[in-house]
Parts: sequence; C-alpha cells; structure tokens
Amino acid sequence: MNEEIRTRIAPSPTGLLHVGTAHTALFNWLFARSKQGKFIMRIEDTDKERSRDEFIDDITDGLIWLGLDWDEGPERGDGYGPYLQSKRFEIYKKYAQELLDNKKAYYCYCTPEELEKERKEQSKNKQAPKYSGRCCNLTESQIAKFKAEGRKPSVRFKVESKQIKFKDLIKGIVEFDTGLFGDFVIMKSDGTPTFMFAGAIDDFLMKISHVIRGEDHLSNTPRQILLDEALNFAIPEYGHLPLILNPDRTKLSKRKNPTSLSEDFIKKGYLPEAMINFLVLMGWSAESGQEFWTLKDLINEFSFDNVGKSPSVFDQKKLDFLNGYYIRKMSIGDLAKIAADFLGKNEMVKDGNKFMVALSLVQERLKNLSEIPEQIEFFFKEPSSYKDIIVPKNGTLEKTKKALVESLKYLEEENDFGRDSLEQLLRAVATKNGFSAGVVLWPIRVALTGKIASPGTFEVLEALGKEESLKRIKKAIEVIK
RNA sequence: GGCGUGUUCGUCUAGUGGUCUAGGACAUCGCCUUCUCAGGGCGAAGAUCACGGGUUCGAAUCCCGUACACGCUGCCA
Repeated sequence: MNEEIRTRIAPSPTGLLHVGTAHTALFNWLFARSKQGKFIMRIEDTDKERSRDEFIDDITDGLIWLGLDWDEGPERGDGYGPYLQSKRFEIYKKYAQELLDNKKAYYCYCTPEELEKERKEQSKNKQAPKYSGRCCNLTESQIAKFKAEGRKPSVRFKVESKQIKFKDLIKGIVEFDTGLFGDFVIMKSDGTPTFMFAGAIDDFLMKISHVIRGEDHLSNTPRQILLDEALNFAIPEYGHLPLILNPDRTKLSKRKNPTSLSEDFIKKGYLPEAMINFLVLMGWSAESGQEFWTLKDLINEFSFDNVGKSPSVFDQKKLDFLNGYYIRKMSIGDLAKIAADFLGKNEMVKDGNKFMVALSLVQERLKNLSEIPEQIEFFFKEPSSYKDIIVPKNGTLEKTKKALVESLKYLEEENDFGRDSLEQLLRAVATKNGFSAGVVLWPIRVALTGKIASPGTFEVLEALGKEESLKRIKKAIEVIK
C-alpha cells in the first residue's frame, strides 16, 4: 500500500516572497499534484524579531498568483495544524523535554560570547569549529552557579557519532559522518525552537512524505535524520533542488538580481504563466524536449527523474522572451482584462473599447504589461515634438511635405478607413508621385504616433479613424512648414 | 580548516559506453517579409563536454585525483 504523498513549502516570513522560494514551491506543488497528493503551507515564524505578518501575506498572495494552491495551511483546512510555527511552541517544548528526559539532549549554559570565543580559537588553529560539549556533564554545583548568575540555558541535542546515509531524490546517495557535527541547539534560551528542531517535528506531525527544498539544506538533512531517530519519527524522503544563482554564479541575492516576486515581477507586468514556465525550466526539462509549459500540462509530465543536479543562473532575457510569448498568445479580450487590472486607475482604461483596440495594435510588441501606457499613449493623446524624426532616412523635407499634402488630399475623400483599402490608396499615392512607399508611409505614421517605432501606418490610421487621423496629419503639415 | 554538492555553447539545457564531426531553446549576428519597431520564416556563429590520469577496441558518459564554484559548519531559516 502506498502512503499518501504530502509535500510542503515552509517559508519564513522574514522578507518578501523570493523567487527561490517560488521555485521550491513549484516543484513541491508539481510533485504533489502529479501524485494526487497534498501540498501544505507551513509558516516558519519562529524568529520573532524578524517575522512580520505583511510578509506572510506577500508570500501567500504570490503563490496564489502563480497558481500554486495548497490543501492545508494557515486559514485553510486544519488537519494537522496549526500551520504557524509560532502557535506550536508547546509542542516543541514537549518534545524537547522528552529528549531531555531520555538524556538525548542537555541544557547548555554557555553564553553567545563564550561560544564565539571558542569558535574563533578553533578556526585560528585551523580546526573545524565545533561545540566542545562542555555543558553535557555539568555537576549540580556548576549548574547551581550558572543559575545563580541568571543564565538562561539553551537545549542542545547530543549528537551520536555515526554514518548517516540517505538516498536523495535528486542527488542520489549521500553520506555524512555525524561525528564531525558537534552538539547543536534545538531550543534557544528564550524557549523557542530552532529551525532544525521545529522542522523535523512538524514534518513528522504533519505527515510530510517528501521534503523537497533547496540544496542549501542538504547538510542539514543528516541532523534532522538524527532528530527523527532520537524521537522515533518516520524519516521522510528528501530531495534537494539545485539553487538559482546570480549571473556571477553566487547564490541569488537581491543586491545583484531582482528576487521579489511581488515587487520585481508582478508589479513590473510579468505574467504567472511566464514565471511558471521560466521557473520550471531551471532544473527540469521534459523528455520530449518541449520548452513551453503550463501548470496543467506540467502535472502530467513532471518527474524527479528529469530534475538536474547543477544550479542555474537567473536569465532575465529568457523570462522576457517567455513573457512576450505568453502575452502574444493571449486572446485580446483576456489581455484587455489583465491589462486593465494591472493599470488600475489609468485614464486610458476607461473607454474599454478604445483600450482594447489600442492594445490589439501593440500586443505583439509587448514584453511586459508595464510597457503598455507608453506604447498606446499616442492612441489617446495627440503626439508632439516629432519634428526631428518625421523626415525618413534618405528623405528630404520637400518630399515629406509633398507626401503628406498629397496623402491628405486623397484621405479626405476616402470613406473606407479599413486598413486594406487604405493600403491600396496610399501605395497609389506613392507611385503617382514617383515616391517609394516609405516616403509617404513613414511621415504619416510619425504624424499619427510621434514615434520612430510603432505599429504600422495602415493599422494606426484605421484604429484612430478618419477624423482624428486627418487632424493629426494637418497638424504635421503645419509643424514642418 | 572540515564536510557535502556540483562542473556540456554567454545563459537554460539534451545526452546514462559506439547513432556526438555533441541536439534544442534564450541571447547574438545575417537574410527574407517590411514605412519603423515587434512578430514570423530561413540561416550563421557559438561547447577541444573544467583539467589530468586511468578502465575499455571505443568515454561527455565508468573509476581516481586536481582545480574551481556553491552550500553547510549560528541560540538565522
């Protein structure tokens, strides 16, 4: 019989949702969904100093935005909750007491200063920094003395010296010698648990079957296994994902790269589809070689067999490409909807129809939503200051004037402002005057848009309509007089 | 310092002993489409598979060593 697959994402709310966390969440989610398992959200807010509620919101909102929903978590299902570690302190205390009672852990009265000094000395002597274990066998009188000094003890786990070997889902068999570790702290002197301890307990209590996390946790795994063994917990499967790196190959950091999902990607106009596709391609590839993926398709295709072992450099250019790709693929109605949401109170959104027409002209040129206002502005507002660019390369002021005047003449008489008939008309104007098409089309387009780069002349004429188009062309003739 | 993990085009990657004169994608460059930009189509360039030894008839693929990178070595997570 197969046990239910249960994975989790366990962010600590000490900052905005990081793309690395999103990446880990994605792989956990995919694995759970592909196995009809459960995906759980657990908030690791044991660090009271740095944890903030607003970060919890940022993290959960970001994952929802990506489409990574969870089955259990704060405010959602309470099978094995609570899912906020700050509400589970009694549980950790109980297990710490159990270890204390079994002599598998002991009180440590060392002060941070003493420990720091010890470490410094060790590294000065080229020794591995490792806790000496000096508090393990304190006498009654020594303890009484420390207590009298008002020292608050931490609880340290007594590390048994042995080989720990486990099969990582991604890395394969990994082996550690725990004799090198030194006794580590499981309860801080303020009574709160360390990440190592709380994580091991919660993974067991929440019946997590697979712990999928970043490779930076690989060296923590044997410690957690030791804890599991001491507490008689079942040991979960582990999988350590390759990390995401800055272009200089250091661990992804916000100093060197955009890392906040909300601030750097959502607000900049990236689409969840692009983000998912981009994230999954860092570390995973399909057997088929397919490179475009939606969450839905990934569920059927995902497997740890195709997850790579080496870290990936964050490549913004590729994200941009993917984002443009998904923007282009979207129906104009859907684009208008998400663009309107994105732009919020922007004036240009008010006239829904006009906004949609404008969008349709620039859709294939967009790399992200935030480029929209700049690209469609001409559609709502007469352009200005295009005097320097209205004469095409290799053209002259004289020809440009003539082209505009002649075009205006014919345009005024044209009633069909569809792009096809406009094309016929204007190309005829060009040949009639012995001009190449560009000589007449460029100035009109600039008169209409005020831009060097824009959608094509015929589309713009059509979209703007006869009245507005003629008005702008007349103005251009004035301007270059 | 110790331990762990990793190393294929600039980047993401395919590749599990012969089909690899190493495939795809992004980026770059060129051509075509064209009034511009974008898109699309076609094409080019780009990797002595980190390095050095082995094993083998044969290695990017297996073994050993070295180098480099990253992670852990915290009363942060």
